Amino acid sequence: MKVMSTPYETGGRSAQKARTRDALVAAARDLVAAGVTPTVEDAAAAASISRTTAYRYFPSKRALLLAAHPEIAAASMLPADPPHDPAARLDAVVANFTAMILDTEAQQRTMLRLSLEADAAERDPLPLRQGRAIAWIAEALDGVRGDLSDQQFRQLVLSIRATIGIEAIAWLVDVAGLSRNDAAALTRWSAQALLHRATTTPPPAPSRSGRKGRPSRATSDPISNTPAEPGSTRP
Amino acid sequence: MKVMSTPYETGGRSAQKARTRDALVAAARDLVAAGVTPTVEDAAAAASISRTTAYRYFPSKRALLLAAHPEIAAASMLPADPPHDPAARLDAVVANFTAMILDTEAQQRTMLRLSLEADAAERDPLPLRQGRAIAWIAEALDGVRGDLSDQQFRQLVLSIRATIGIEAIAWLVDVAGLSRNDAAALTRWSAQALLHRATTTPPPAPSRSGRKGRPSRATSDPISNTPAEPGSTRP
DNA sequence: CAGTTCGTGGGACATGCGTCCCATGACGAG
DNA sequence: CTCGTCATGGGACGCATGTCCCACGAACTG
Repeated sequence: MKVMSTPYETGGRSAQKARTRDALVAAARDLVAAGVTPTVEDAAAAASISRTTAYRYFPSKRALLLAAHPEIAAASMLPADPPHDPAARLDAVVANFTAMILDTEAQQRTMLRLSLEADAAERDPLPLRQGRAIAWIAEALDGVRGDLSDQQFRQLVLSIRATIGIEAIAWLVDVAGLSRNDAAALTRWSAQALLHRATTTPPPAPSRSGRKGRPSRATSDPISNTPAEPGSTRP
Repeated sequence: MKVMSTPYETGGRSAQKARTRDALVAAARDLVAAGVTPTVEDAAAAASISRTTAYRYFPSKRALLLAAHPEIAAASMLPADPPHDPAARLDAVVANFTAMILDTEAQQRTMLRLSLEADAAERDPLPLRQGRAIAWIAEALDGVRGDLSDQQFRQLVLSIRATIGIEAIAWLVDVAGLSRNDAAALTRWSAQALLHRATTTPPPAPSRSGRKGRPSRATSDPISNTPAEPGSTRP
């Protein structure tokens, strides 16, 4: 049977604990945003907290830094007067998204690395946070939503997201040796290719068995996963 | 000026050093292939070597494990009687490649993680090893090679590789929550989309400035990067 | 006000990484 | 054979992660 370990924060005196935790996360976020990957001791000291207490709130440095990931607040990536053509809309979103990724590349790479550090089946899968890219892409593709089934539409969005993410950029730069600009241009082209192909040959529908990976959070709507706000990092 | 630190293995008594190094790498490779991520001490002990000596050959655990990455030996991923249609050839290669990735998923994820661990500009960029996927894809697409410029062809190959790699699979599974089979099916579809788009709208040519990332190894031919054989891991 | 609860801090411990210094012992040159 | 070079081994150190135990002190309870 499963034990479902209750987090440390539940129970009496919760206000004090919430303050402590928020201070810790905020301090860690500041350090991460400053471009460094802080030690647990560093983050604790920055929050005027003891190292021991920090470990009472997060089981590992990885968990703390994941919770401290600065989230982009923008609700949309479309320009002020967005075009109607889905291809143009997608291209605008991809261009903005890629520019944002490259602007914060160090943080993006850190988070990517952290998300992979649960190499073997860890004790707790540590829910991975999903950014807003999926919502941004879906918004750009609103015009073709009716041409596909919900599941096909979601698959298309996912394939585009997988193509333009930091994982792809990092591979193109590190291994393939492209410049960052060339990598960005290539992912833009790839996104267009996926969209165009979807209008003639839709992506495969997912298997009936549903998701078998480690979903980042439960969701009923197949598209609009609403990630946490920058301030509220607690589940 | 750059110091170009000469590796420990150069100089007198090189045969002995080569034997020591090979034993260490072989021991590490066995452990990695067994699914674990050994400590430096483990790998050294498995090679009947002291920990100190191991550090004489590799500056970090990361460098040792990267050198120990088991390489797939297959020279081609096409079936025995390959079709002529480029789309069919590519699909066969992508299917085989993806199956291989999922078969060795733990190792692939470990290597991906290691390749990202040079987060900030490390002391030594530690040349990343490039698998044979690029050669396999290029072979599958031989039929369309004449329709594109060399550079466009390479961009197409790179975009396909970026789409079907472990990075994309890991994101689709971990974050998007797809099952491994669904993720594989989606990358197959994506690869087809990229190929089909390339025949009508070729990928963008890279900027004149050339590669600005950290190329894994010098190469004259833009396509056929020949990675190291499993046995010879020394540069 | 007295007693319990509970968040916190401090210190110790074990492990792993990476570095340094020094001893040992095998190899090769004279 | 002898001496010096050189690969190796052993042990120590500093640092970070993660765990554990115990004491302090503030807040809640009666």
